[in-house]
Amino acid sequence: MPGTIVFFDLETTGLDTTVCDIIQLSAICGERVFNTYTLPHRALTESARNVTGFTVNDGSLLLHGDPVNTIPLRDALTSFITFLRGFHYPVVLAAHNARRFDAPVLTRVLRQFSLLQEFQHVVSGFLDTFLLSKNVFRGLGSYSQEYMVRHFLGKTYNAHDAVEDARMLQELFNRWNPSSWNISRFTYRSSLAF
DNA sequence: TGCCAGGCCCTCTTTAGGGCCTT
Repeated sequence: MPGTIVFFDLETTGLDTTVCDIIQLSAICGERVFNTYTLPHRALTESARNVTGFTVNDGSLLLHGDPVNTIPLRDALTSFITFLRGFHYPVVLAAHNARRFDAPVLTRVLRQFSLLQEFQHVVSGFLDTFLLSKNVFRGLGSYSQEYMVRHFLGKTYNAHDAVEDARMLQELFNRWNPSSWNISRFTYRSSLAF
């Protein structure tokens, strides 16, 4: 099958996709892992602090109280594009709730840095595993990623670490082994405005 | 004081409301 599915996840300062800042950007494809942290300009919402464990103190990013190395957001984005270029074209980026959350946020910041076109030369679309799972597995109690990792894989994990979220999503997806028709049904072109 | 958004999906629907999922 031509093309590549890369699983990714963002940790951000909040849930408002029009203003939130990216704190952690991670992706995985097979054994190849990408992970970066950036210092947000906007304060984290209280719930984002509680959920992610990130705080900002004196100009430093802390994760559960421990300092984390950060790089400028532009560098994180260009490194991400370089990482994605290493796969067979076209790349589809998969995330849980990608259509409503991860894709609009990533697209917005790429546009801010005038990197969206370059990104679109590598990434053809976003696959939303939330919408896919809701339609393929009817009648589940929940479609949160944590619930489905317990349900399908029988394990718990370090949710809200972007690397672990992306890793578990890849494992879930491999377990589901969805048809190409279902994959294409829930893949949205990256050139569409979010 | 209140507790941030929002498109999709479901249904006791379409003259609409409410819950989900993401941080």
